Amino acid sequence: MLKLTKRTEYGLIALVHLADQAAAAPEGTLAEVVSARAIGDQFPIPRRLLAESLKALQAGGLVDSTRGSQGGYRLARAAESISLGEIVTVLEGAPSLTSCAGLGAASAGGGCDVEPVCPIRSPLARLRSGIWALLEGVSLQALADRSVNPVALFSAAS
Amino acid sequence: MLKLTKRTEYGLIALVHLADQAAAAPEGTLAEVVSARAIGDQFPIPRRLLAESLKALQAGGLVDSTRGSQGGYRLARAAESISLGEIVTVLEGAPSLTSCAGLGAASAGGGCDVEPVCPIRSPLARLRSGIWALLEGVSLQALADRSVNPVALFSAAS
DNA sequence: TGAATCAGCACCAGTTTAGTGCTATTTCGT
DNA sequence: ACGAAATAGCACTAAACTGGTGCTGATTCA
Ligand code: SF4
Ligand code: SF4
Repeated sequence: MLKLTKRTEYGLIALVHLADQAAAAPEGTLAEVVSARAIGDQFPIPRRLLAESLKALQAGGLVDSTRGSQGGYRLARAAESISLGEIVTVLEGAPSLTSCAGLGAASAGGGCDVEPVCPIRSPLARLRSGIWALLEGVSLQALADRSVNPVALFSAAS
Repeated sequence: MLKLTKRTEYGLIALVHLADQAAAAPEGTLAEVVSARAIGDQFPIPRRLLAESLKALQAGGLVDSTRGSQGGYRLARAAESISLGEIVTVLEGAPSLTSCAGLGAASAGGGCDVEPVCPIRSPLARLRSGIWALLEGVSLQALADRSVNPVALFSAAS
């Protein structure tokens, strides 16, 4: 299934929101932290699950969290320096495309038995790196920037 | 989960094998049909499941099947004209990336409630079309061609 | 103190995946 | 005609994953 999980989508929504906040902050100052509740109020999504995404995001080091009353989340780094690839990796693991991790570490445990003779492994690895490049090429900044929303690429009119 | 299903992988393996057969056939002649059993004997995969993939492939019109003794499968079209995108679509449905189909048909049933206000829908649709372009750009021919296996792109030298 | 908020864990129901079973139908070879 | 080989079609199971929820702690501000 070439599909993102809801957890990832919710995480992305949250990150975009946080990026907005960061953009709104005066230059040189840190953005206000935003609580999971606050974000959840903006979108019709189960806020609890959104909170789970935020937790994962913080575990992955993409956002900083402040606990306690008036606490919340804030981007850990500049939106430009956070790639979609990194986000997806944190939220649902690196896109593997196949069961065989492929790179580096040789015959680890989890693989499939076809590996030694698999005719599609190598080409698929290449493809995966292509997808990976795509993901790496999109920054959170680009995601959040609403002015640049050129649906042009597939302009399915109407 | 950005991962292909086993069914798809098995189908790909089978297709590559069939493409090999087609390539081996004398110019202008049709390749011999290959039975699911024959393919399964070449790779350590559950042959039964492989057969399921083949069935799906035939249902999708990518391979022609001949029944009865000495029956088997054969590519329905030239390997160059079968794109990976088409294969994936047949084997596990078009890669949607998100739950919202996105293109064309407006508020259909299955979507999610965030759609009207979703900040990531549009950019993700763009991304998906990028991935789609990647898949469309790889032909079965390219998959099967073992001489062109430039792992160069990610050459993780080990 | 107490409310707000993040953190951690554990749980559940529904769907998907991987894989198998069985039967019918078609075709070839004898 | 017969039987073996092969695809077609359907139905089924067990495990994994997904979406979503509950609850209990820990932390911080008012
Ligand atoms: S070795 Fe081949 S079949 Fe096994 S996971 Fe990798 S690509 Fe798929
Ligand atoms: S509308 Fe937004 S949240 Fe809903 S499926 Fe599409 S991208 Fe995901």
